[in-house]
Amino acid sequence: MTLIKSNKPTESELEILQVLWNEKAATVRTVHEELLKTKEAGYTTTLKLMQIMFEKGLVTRDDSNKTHIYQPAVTREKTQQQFLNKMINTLFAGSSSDLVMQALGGHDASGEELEKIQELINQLKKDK
Amino acid sequence: MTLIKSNKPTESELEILQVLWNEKAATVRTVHEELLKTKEAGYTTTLKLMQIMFEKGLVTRDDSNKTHIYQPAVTREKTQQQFLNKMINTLFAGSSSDLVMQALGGHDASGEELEKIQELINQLKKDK
DNA sequence: GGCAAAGTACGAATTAATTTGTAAACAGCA
DNA sequence: TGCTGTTTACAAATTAATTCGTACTTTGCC
Repeated sequence: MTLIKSNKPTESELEILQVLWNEKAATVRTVHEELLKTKEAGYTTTLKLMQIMFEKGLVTRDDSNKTHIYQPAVTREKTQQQFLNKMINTLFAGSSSDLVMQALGGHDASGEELEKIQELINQLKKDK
Repeated sequence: MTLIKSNKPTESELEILQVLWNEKAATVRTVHEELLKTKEAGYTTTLKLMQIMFEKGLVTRDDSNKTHIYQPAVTREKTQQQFLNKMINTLFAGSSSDLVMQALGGHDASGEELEKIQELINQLKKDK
């Protein structure tokens, strides 16, 4: 059995992954432009971050051309799950349904979305 | 309008808050013993952390006796909401129901809990 | 009073994350 | 060719979080 270093992305790395997940693949320039919409940042800062992410194995890159093309190496779902679990443990005393209740109670979620969640729950109940 | 510094607790501060929320009030010693069950840490480390949290306003303390008694100054619910929102934004592209789906799909949650969630959804739908 | 045990205060070392400056490589083009 | 972007690489500064050593204080007890 191989032990895989989980390599949890940091806050800023998450922002970058977010962009990569949306674009599927992108250059540093593209990612950087995207980040600028939300926050201040120097170009080399973004570059450096993406280089570190490459070393950590969070992204892959095609460097056959001068301008490297980056792609996410971890899925959105796996990452979401990873953070959710962490959060459930450190903030919801291990109860995932407490988290769900709090998230639902918090606000928004359209009727349509509620419908979808309800379906999912029915599904889950069937499986018991 | 007053601008309130949100003072997001750090990872280790969350661990301490967790203990304080459970105990309502506790000494550094108590918190520390509790933390030891999960992780390595020196006593003065815990002390220092709690002092910092006091400065940040995350906890209050009664120092009328030699041994100070600490209490949480932020509620569990507010803090949960704060982190949930953050997470929804940085990891679920703003969709709280995506988070809920992912959390429910992830695993556990007893039939009873699902029942409770379902009730909450019905409630929410009524309010629309 | 004097000692031991348990606390707090505080400075500082360490480690992790983020940011930035600068140099070198390269492509396009006048 | 030689100039100008644009890009990568890399070292280093900065900032934030965590950890720890040590000194001082207080209380209880002999």
